[in-house]
Amino acid sequence: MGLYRDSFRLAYQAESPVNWCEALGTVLADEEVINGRSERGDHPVHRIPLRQWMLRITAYADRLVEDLEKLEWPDAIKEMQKNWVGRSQGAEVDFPIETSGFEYDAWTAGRKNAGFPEEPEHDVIRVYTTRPDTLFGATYMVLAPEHPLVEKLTTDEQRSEVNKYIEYASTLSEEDRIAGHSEKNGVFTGGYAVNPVNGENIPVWIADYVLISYGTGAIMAVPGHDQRDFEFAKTFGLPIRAVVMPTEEWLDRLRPSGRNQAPLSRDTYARDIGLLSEAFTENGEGMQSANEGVSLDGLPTDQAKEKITGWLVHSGIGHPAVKYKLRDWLFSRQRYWGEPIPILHALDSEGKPTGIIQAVREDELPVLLPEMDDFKPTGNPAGPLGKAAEWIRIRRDGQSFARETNTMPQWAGSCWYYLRFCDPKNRYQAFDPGKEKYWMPVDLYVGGAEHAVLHLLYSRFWHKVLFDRGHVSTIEPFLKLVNQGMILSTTYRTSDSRVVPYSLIEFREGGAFYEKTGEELDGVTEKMSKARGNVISVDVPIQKYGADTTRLYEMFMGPLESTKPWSMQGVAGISRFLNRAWRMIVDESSEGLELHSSVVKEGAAADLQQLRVLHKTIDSVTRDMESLSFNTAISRLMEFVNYFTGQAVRPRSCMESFVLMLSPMAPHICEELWQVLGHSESIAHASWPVLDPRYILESSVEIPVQINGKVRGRITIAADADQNELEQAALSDPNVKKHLEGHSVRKIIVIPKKMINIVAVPK
RNA sequence: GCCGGGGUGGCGGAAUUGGCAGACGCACAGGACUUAAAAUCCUGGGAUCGGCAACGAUCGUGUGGGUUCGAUUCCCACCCUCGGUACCA
Repeated sequence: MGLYRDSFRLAYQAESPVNWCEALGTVLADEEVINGRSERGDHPVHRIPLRQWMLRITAYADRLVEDLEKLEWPDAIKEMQKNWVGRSQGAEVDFPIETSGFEYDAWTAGRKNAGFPEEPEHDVIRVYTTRPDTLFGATYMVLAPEHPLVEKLTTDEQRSEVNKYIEYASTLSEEDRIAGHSEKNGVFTGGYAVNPVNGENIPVWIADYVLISYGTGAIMAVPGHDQRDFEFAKTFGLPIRAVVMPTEEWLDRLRPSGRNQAPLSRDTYARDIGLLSEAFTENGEGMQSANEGVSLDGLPTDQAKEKITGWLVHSGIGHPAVKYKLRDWLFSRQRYWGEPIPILHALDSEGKPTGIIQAVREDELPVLLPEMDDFKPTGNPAGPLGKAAEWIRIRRDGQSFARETNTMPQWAGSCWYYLRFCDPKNRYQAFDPGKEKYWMPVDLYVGGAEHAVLHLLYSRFWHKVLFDRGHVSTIEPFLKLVNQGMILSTTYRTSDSRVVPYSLIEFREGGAFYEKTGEELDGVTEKMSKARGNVISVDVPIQKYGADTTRLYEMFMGPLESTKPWSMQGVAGISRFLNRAWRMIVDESSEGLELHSSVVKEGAAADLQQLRVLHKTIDSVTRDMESLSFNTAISRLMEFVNYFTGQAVRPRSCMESFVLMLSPMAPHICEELWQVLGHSESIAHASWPVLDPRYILESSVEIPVQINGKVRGRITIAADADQNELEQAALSDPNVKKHLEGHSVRKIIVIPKKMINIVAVPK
């Protein structure tokens, strides 16, 4: 059986941007789930053929990787997406099955004439390899247990064992397979194939370490240069042949197993390769790899790959190929909730499907779910909608149709919601093209790293399809991505390891206690999770301190991107800060809301030092906000308050600028302060304070003076002092002089406005 | 195993990317106000050593090397930790 017995691109075109399935180049696939598990993974799926809708995301694999370069995303996420797509470059090679009448020379001659066929003949095993340069080291082959040729290769003698193994492999769960990593298992089919580069007969095995879903579902095993094949060969006593000479360092590092063994030399490597504990899988130099037409001996791995691939093409035995880990996307769900897939199946006069399908017309969209009393899963491929008899039937142009009853997965909505957000109330279109053009792309997407591959890859895929069809104006949806860190909470446990819900914990001096029993609790830091009951409701700090304080505190705890432990310690400091800011501006003793007597109304009253503090604050806060460094922005605002609280005269213009800078982070209190400062319009519409660079230029600067890298003094000097002046000032500093006694100055390094370093040696 | 983050005072974290390590805040200590407490305000603080003191010296950003006049920052090796991924041929 093949995973795709029949897949095709829908032949018709439709221009509706809402007709997602069609627009995405949907393919229909016959998937016979033989080895599958249910989504929950707790019971095997029934062996029934399902016709399910797939989205051909693999067609976009390369673009999904290449276009990452254009994005301002965290490297970690880009890397994850690259790995997920998992592009690899190699070659497909055909190994004929050894049958009684098989003749190697005749086969190679035939291939040389005909060339490499698109589909392998029925008696040929096609493999994919990233190391075609190791073909001469292929001493056996392994097929996935589900591979269609297993049946043909299995000899009568081996049949019962092979069947047993297939049965065993099909019951293995994902976890079992991972758990069994190191212990290789498998069965010999009894059949042989022919290594096409040297005509050798090699045994064909089946093993669960070869996956039906990747590559061709079959491999050539090169135990000398692949770790898995090496382990397998050792387990089952299969021959190991050296065809790549390792580097000296590798040979030296990797001693043969057993005590007191000397390292293998280049001379003994080929003979004793089986004594090693690891295969050499890096790049080396070809060896023992030659036939009448081609030799790889002495060639570095890169060149050897190229040369053998050329020869394979020339001989009609193989061709270059690219494979991806990324699979096409199974888009059908057999459940009620979800967008109905807008496809119609044409019916014949007796009400049977003709096999012809059509997209729902644009004016018939959207297709809404029918009202149903019973929408529970049915275990039937049609899903719950299969029971909505009236909804299913539709007549159009004198022809009967049945609606598709599978629905889309949750992903469908999250793949394009940002586009709908551009025009959320449009009743006639998914979105207006003009509005899309105005808003897109999304400038900044703040989201959790848990969406690194699925959501963020799927929506990029949809967006590219929509771009190709002219529905969106950009090739990527999200320009900049920031992953906010999770806030971790401490999970508290009783002495017998029961988890105590956060709400039942009492914090007293010296630790946490179980509210009911007074028992002292042990803490382990974990992420917050509903299941563990250690989710901290944001209502608690909001009730105690208010929304502004809570919000500001979360921003102050640390950088946006990093994970942070939740702690109420420190929230009091933020509360104090907001109170101080309030008292800096508002006269508390008055009945109403009146300006503090120190706040003067004329802007001109600010002195130079105050203006300097103000504009330094504007400078750093502006930059911090732009780089999302909220924690340091808040620090700067605290410094501002610390300074101005000590000022007997607080110019109103300075106070206004401060409130403006604080307002995005503490909107409620700032709105009130803005009113107290005499404004009737909302602060939300006031503009950000403007930096006047004149005030942040210092006329004189204090510069540390180092001797041999250690600070020995500091000088205050005009900011525009030249090299010579700086040197003289440094050398005349008393402490510097003291330390230079008995030394001679060899060199003076001057970094203007930053640092002077005197290199001195003892006389 | 592989890929990607991170490791700085008692704690959360700063450091304009090679130029004064520890901004800001918490907790702590001392003081002021108060009958008292809360609130508020002021002062202190990386460690060690010397000094009544201001101050001075030495050490100090996970560990060990290296580059440099100068390293939290760059390079090499290692340890720990968090996230992702897992037989992908």
